[in-house]
Amino acid sequence: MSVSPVRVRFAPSPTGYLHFGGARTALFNWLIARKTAGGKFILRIEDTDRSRHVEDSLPKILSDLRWLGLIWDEGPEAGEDLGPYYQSERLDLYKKYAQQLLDAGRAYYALETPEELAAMREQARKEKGEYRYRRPIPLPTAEQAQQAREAGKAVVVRFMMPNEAVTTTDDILGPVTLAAEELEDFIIQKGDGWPTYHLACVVDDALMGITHVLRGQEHLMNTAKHIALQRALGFETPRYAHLPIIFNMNGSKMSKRDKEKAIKKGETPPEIDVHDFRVAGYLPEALLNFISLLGWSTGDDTEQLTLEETVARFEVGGIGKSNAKFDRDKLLAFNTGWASRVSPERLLEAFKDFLVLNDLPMRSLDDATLGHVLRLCTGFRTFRDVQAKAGALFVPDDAIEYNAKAVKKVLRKKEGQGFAMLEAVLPRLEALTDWTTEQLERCITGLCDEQGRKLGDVAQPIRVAVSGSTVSPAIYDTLVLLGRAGTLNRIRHAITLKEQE
RNA sequence: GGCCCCAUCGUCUAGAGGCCUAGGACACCGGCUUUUCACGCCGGCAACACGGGUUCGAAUCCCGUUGGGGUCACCA
Repeated sequence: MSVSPVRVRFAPSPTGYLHFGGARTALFNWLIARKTAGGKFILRIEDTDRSRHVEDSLPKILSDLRWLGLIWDEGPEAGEDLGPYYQSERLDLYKKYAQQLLDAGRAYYALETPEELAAMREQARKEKGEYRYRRPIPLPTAEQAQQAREAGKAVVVRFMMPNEAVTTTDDILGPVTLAAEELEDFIIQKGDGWPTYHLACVVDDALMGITHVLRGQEHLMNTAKHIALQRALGFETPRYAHLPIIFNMNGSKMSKRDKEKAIKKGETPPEIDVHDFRVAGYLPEALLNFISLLGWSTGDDTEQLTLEETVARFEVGGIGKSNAKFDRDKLLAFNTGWASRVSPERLLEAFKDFLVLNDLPMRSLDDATLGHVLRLCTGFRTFRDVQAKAGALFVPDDAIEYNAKAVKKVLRKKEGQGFAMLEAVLPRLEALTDWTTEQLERCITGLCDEQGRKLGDVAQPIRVAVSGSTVSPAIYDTLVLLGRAGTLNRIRHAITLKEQE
């Protein structure tokens, strides 16, 4: 039995935020590390593309990873045994290995410009032929490369892809044979001297002692390149496992584009990045639980799992091979369940994160009130529902917005029956000595009895009057939460709406 | 198009030759509960892509077809 400790990594690129699919990759890697004694989860930042760098990307990725609870053992702001963990700080390493390949005749300088390459591809496409970079004969010499550089031309380094098939046993897919002869001599060092993903990834995986690479299936073809590179460099090949891909319900890829499209159409943008779910009021517990079940299952019917339980039951062998579609309704159901299961303290903590992130008025409430609000909203699906249900109670009285449809339907309809109810109930509320749910209930049900009305006939107009909408916590709780002054204020104001059209 | 991967209810999946009359969850439909919105409870609908083998026996193994997906960048 090998005793070498498991070392896995999650390697995001700061060109965007933590994607839903990326979160699953991070989670599964984290799980592998947590499952084994001494296992290490490493966070490596693949910032080798300077042109696509996004400024706030990295802090957000770190923050969201932490929000999920996927804490890394090595990486930025953590232990740095085999760092640095930013590829931009490891440039000399990549240069050294590129040179090693050059010296060994396993790589060569290539002089074509991106424009020339693009033209060749275009040409091939026109002639409906397939394009593949063809190794120049003879190969450009180091002198020629030097001359080109002096002439201001960028020179790249290409790896000589061996003409043999690469076979590997994927921990998820099983034996896979990749025809390397299909692959061209790919670039390992760009014109600006920076490494491409392939070189940087292979070098770092080796130097950082990565034992297992768990990544999306879109990387499957890259594995042939990486194994070839490892062999040429004399590195050991880690174990590979390729995760099925996650799609939208309509089969399209989940991308930030979906958000832009929705915004353009005036719709609510779908959550794509972890941050979106966080802002939308989801619990990390629910997101993690749901995400873990996309491609993996316990083998029995268990679906509700805490992170700890997932650690205990997770196995790479339990990961399926087929792609999955992301069912948002199911995530919502998971969140509803988790919201009613976690402890009040935990729920409060998560709720506050939501309020601060969204900069909502309720953020300035004290914990006791917030906890009370949460209890009154029991059954909510996301924190956004809590905001929709109780948010209006915590804005200034003159800041509530009356929903036109609600006013029309509940107050104005039936010859202003709703307004009449408000007028009838107002003096009774004004006369109340104690502002408690008991007193309020006695007061309002009393009015119902006298007028032969159903509770809803009185409660709904009051609800609309004080919240501006047809939705709020139970009516007596709502009024207590609002307080006597606020309630009376708002009802008086709502009555004035009668004269407006 | 070449290469590669995949294939059970609408969706996520259980199932590793007889335990399958194919199980669970979400969604959906119906009912109950109800002062709003939710929640909750009860019930129902719903799948082994197709065709060949192998076998006493196939959702499970093999081959083919079809379908879906990935990849073919000086992006990761």
